[in-house]
Amino acid sequence: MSGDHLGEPDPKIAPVHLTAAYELVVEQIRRAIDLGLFLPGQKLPPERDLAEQMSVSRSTIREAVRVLVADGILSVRRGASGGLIVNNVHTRDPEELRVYAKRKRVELNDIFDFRIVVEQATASFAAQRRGDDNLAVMRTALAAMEEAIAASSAEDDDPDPIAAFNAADTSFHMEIARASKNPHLLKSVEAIRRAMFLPVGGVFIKLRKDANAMHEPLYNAIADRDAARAAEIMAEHVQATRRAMMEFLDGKR
Amino acid sequence: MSGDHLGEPDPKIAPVHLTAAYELVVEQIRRAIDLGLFLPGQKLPPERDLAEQMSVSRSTIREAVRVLVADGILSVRRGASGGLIVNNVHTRDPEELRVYAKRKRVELNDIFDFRIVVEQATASFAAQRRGDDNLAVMRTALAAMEEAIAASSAEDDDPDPIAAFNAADTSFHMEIARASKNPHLLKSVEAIRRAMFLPVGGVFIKLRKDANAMHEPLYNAIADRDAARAAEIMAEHVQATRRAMMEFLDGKR
DNA sequence: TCCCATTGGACTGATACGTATACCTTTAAG
DNA sequence: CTTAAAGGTATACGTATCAGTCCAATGGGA
Repeated sequence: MSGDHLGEPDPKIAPVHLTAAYELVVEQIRRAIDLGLFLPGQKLPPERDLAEQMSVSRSTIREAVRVLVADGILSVRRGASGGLIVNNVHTRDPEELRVYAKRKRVELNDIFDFRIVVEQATASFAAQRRGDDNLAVMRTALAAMEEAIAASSAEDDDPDPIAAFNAADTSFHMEIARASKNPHLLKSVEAIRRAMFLPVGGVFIKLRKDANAMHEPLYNAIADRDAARAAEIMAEHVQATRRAMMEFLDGKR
Repeated sequence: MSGDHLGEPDPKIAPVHLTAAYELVVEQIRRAIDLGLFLPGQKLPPERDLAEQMSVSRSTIREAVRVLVADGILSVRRGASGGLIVNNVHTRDPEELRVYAKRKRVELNDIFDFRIVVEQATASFAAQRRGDDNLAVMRTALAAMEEAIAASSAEDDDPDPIAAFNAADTSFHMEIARASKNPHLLKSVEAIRRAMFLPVGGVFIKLRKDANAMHEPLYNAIADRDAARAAEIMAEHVQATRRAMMEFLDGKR
């Protein structure tokens, strides 16, 4: 029977994956670009600065740059006022992009299935438990979003309004989570924010203008301590965002 | 002004954290134990096997073992039929545990608030998406729970049936999460189990006998693909567990 | 009783990865 | 045409991890 040591019942323990430093750097840079912190045509900080900011050696940064260049995400120009330049998205193979988008679609659906559940509950708890300090932060975030939208309505092509909007939006939702006084909900919302921007990027501020329309009523419901209404509005809000994102992925941009 | 090179506008890019291999190993093993994949008193596979299973060298495993021993999670015995032994967490007397758990009352409430939300949704999705393989695992877990209850009904005072019940219970709920086909829900359920394992321990298997009564109907609802019923039963089940736990904390036992 | 298989403990040399540092090359701006 | 600001290249060093070998304890079976 050749009976070696068969019999291992089940693999309760899986292989560990050791992530290389340069991979972490690749992820970080890719994420920053996806978030709209660096727009096409713009330059990243010089390699030496990146190295310092990321607490990593320049060699490691350069390995990461190689990967990003190979992926068509960056271009490199040498010489004075050269640097690491963020590529235009169109430079990339359309077919590859479609496949990419489709994969992201699945990820996004998972995220939104999760998000509805979590944020609805979060809104409900927040309405019951919020303090005035929470309201204050939320109001600040609302104002910041308005401002960002106003700034972006100009022909201005700065990255700042986009990043600013995303930051404020995140701050708004996170404050609701904080108001829920539940650390697990807070952690989940945080995870959602992180996961969401990876597949999508901060490209579509315009789509979110209407989504933003629901922020104010949501604020009011929470201020009024109306848990049911808050939950309802939040559910709608998340659904609206989901629709907008899916349309975006379907190429209607 | 002293104007050095101030002006770095914002740190769009954060330091990366390089995780050592042995840390990953520690995390894996700790997780497996938290989830009841290895019960107190049981042995982990020999270092050499662990190394192979985790695609890592034995030296790395040993570094991780040092950490786990220092944390009091493992004991090491040398020689033939020695090995890495999972320590018993709840060797303490019930009263002491109750005091400990009382301190954890707030934390437990947070966990259950979160748990209702998450596991209800999980059950609903599971009913819609489960495969036959999921049912098989769930059935195995059900049987294991019955067996554990039977074993504990004896005058037996071993920790084993208790831990075994918890492990099977965890396996049951985790499999539902797996059937939901949503990685975020799965991660959350796992986090819940890990958070509950410590404060709850195996103190009160008797209380859970009735809770266990709901496992079978829950299984049926999921097998029937009845999402609404599954969600409802799950909500009740979690509530029942919560009540039982709170009563225990209030000393009714 | 005694041998021996099993399992943790300890050591060594090889290698890959990341760091630190210095220096070269390209290029735009003054 | 000099200079400063990038990226490009090269070298040496430290260390984490690996692969392999041998030692030490220990319990069970011949």
